[in-house]
Amino acid sequence: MKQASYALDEPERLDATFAALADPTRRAILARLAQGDATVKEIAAPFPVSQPAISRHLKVLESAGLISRGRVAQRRPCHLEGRQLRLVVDWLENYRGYWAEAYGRLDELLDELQAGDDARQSSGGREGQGT
Amino acid sequence: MKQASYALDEPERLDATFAALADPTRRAILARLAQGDATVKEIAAPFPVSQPAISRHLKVLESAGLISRGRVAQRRPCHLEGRQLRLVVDWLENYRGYWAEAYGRLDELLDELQAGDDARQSSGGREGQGT
DNA sequence: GAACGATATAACCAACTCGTTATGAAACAA
DNA sequence: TTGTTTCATAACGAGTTGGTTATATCGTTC
Repeated sequence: MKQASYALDEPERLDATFAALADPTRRAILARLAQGDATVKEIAAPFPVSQPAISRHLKVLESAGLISRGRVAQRRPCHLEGRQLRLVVDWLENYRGYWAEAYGRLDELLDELQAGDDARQSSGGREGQGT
Repeated sequence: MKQASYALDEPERLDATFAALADPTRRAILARLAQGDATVKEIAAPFPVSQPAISRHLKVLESAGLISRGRVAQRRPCHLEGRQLRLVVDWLENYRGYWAEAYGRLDELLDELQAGDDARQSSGGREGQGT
């Protein structure tokens, strides 16, 4: 029995999470919720789409574990679930060497690359292909 | 003259990036490329899908800026573009307070579990409604 | 109970995604 | 030239997504 109340690294979860984050409306909803819980109506207000559309976006976010919902009278306040984002952070950790390198010294790096570009190419070696 | 051939922070880019990452095959391709450049054929080998399917995955990844492609004879070696992942990292930074908190808690929890393994302290088990 | 306010669901449509097979194009090799 | 290898593209179908409008459900209030 796999007691998974916490999201683990199952690819499915990651699929759903990335897919949920791929929509700008949904990311905007998360941004809104980062400032505090909000009801569906409050969330829907700034968007140019219908309320049912927002309801479905919320459902997608909830299915991905990115938000949770309470129940206060007829309202269903939404709450950002930061835990789920950790999934993404963890996944990115695997590639830290790749994106971190480009972090602070992007310009410097680009200069270097541009300077040594042809040298790199003519050196034949390149980086091989690992394995 | 900083020819911006690399990705900016336009939401569109983020859409494409998250969408590209939402597919497990594509993430696996990135994992493969993290170990070194590879040709399309090499990339396709371990997957149970057709070569055209891989070609399209690569196209999606390239459109998102996650990979780039060279040209060596008839081969088109693919290269992981870590820079693009920085987009995601930057986006996640906005929510650091949310996932980082969960991070520490998880560490703490793991420590407890490891320390007392079977001695299950009534840690309060705050997991909301989970799934 | 009747009406209202907040949210979810149903039914539908257009567009996109991911897979397939078949075929085309480019670079090499004989 | 002819053939082979590597990769891309075309054409198609099934399933998913994101939007709509109309309606149902639930809780409050009169």
